[in-house]
Amino acid sequence: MASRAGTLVDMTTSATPRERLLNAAGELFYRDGLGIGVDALCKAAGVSKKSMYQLFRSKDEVIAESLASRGPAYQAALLPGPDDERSPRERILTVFERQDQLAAEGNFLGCPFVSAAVELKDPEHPGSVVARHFKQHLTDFFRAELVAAEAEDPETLAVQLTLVFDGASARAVIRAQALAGIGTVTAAALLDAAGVRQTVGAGQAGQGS
Amino acid sequence: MASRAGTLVDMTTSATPRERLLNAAGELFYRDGLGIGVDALCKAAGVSKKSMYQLFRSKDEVIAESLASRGPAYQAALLPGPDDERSPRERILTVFERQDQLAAEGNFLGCPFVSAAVELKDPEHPGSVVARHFKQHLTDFFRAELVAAEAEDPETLAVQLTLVFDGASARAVIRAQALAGIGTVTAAALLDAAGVRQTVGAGQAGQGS
DNA sequence: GCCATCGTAAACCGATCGGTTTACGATGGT
DNA sequence: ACCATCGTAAACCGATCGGTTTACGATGGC
Repeated sequence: MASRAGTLVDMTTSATPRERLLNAAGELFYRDGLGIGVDALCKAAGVSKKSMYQLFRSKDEVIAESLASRGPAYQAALLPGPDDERSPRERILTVFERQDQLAAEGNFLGCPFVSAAVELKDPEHPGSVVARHFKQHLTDFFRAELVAAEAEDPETLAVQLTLVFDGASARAVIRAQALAGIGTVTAAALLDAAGVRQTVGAGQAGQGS
Repeated sequence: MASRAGTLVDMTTSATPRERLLNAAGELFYRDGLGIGVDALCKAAGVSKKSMYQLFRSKDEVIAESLASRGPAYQAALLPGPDDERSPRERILTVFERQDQLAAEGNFLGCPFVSAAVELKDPEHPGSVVARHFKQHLTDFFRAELVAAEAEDPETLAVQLTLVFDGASARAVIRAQALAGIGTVTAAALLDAAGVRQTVGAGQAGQGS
C-alpha cells in the first residue's frame, strides 16, 4: 500500500484505490452519464481494472457505492448545519438558495441522484435505491423543519418542497429559460401559502390568504 | 412498397418504415434508455439497418426525430383542447391531473423529454433542443392561461408551474413515497397563492383581457 | 416482360463494452 | 534476505456498439 501505512495521509495522490475510484466514478458518472466505460473510469481513477473488480462485484455496484458515497457531501453542501439557528423557514429556503447558486455556476447537470435514477430506469437497481434514500432524507429534513415551524400539514408540504427541488433540478438539466432563483421563489410561495413565516413557534395560526 | 399504394391503409402493419422506426424508437428509448442499440431498435421496428441509415444520418438524429414526433401526442394527452371551455385555472390543473393519472399507471418513467435531456447531457444535442422546445411550449400554454385569468405575474407563475410539472415527473421516476396527486395539489397551491381562482374576472371563459 | 425502386436480411468493419486473467513491480513484516 | 500482499499494466474474452456494404426478394410503371 502506497499510503495507508503512514501516520500522515497525503491528501492529493494517496487516497486508497477505493476512494480514488469512488471519487472518479462520482464525477464521471455525473458528467458523462452511467454509460461511461469501466476502462475510462479506471484510467481516470488511476486504478487497475483488476483492483476495481476485487473491490466491487460489478459496475452496477460501483454505481451504487459512488452514489452513496456522494450523499453526505451533497447533503452538507445543501442543508444548513445544526448550528444554523435561523428560523425553520430560512433554514428550508437555504437549501433552494444553494441549489440556485449551483445551477447558476454552469457545470450543474441536475441532482445526481435523480439523473442516476433516470438513466437506470429499473427502480430495484441498487443505485436507484440509494437515490430514493437520498430523496427521503431531503424530505425528512423539510418535514422536521416544518414540524418545528408548527406548519399545518408538514408531510404534504415536505413532499411539495422536495418536488420543487427536483423540478428546479430538471430545469437546470434542460437549460430552460433562466429566471434565476425560481426554485427559491417557488418554495417561498408554498411556505407563504402554508403560513410558515419568519418566526418560529410563535403560535402564529395565520393563513396565507 | 407494401402499403402506401393502396387506397385503403392497413392500420396494423402498413405504416411506412419511417413511422414504424420512429414509433419503436419513441417507446424503446423511453422504456430502456437511449443506450439501446440500433440493432435492437431496428429489429423491434421491423426495419433494416440499411433503411434506417438512409432515412436518418445517425442514431442521434433518430433520437431527436423520435422525440420531436412524440411531442404532439404527448401534448394532446396532457393539455386540454381549445374546445374545453372551463376556466383557465381548471384548464391548467387538468394538465397535472392527467400527469398524476399517468404516474399512477405504473409504467410511467417520467417526462420523456426530461429523461432524454438527462441522458444526453449535452444541451446542444439535437435531442436536447427538442426537449427544451417542448418545455417551452408547456410554459407557453400555462402563461397564456394565466394571462387569460388576469394573474399578476404570468411569466413567473408559468415557469413555476412547469417546474412543478417536472418535479412531479422526477418523483415518479425515483418512485418516492406515493402521496397521490401531489402535482395537482402543489399546482393548485401556487394558483391559490397567486389569486387565480375558479372564475376569471368577468366570468368569461376562455379569453380575458 | 423489363427494369428501376424500395426494402429486408445478414455479413462485415473497427471500436468498445463488462469482466477475467496473466505477469510483474513495489511494499512491509519477520 | 525472504516472501506474501497489494497494486498496476496489459493481454485477452465473447458480446455488442454505431455504421457500411453486399445480396436478394417484392413491387409498380411502362
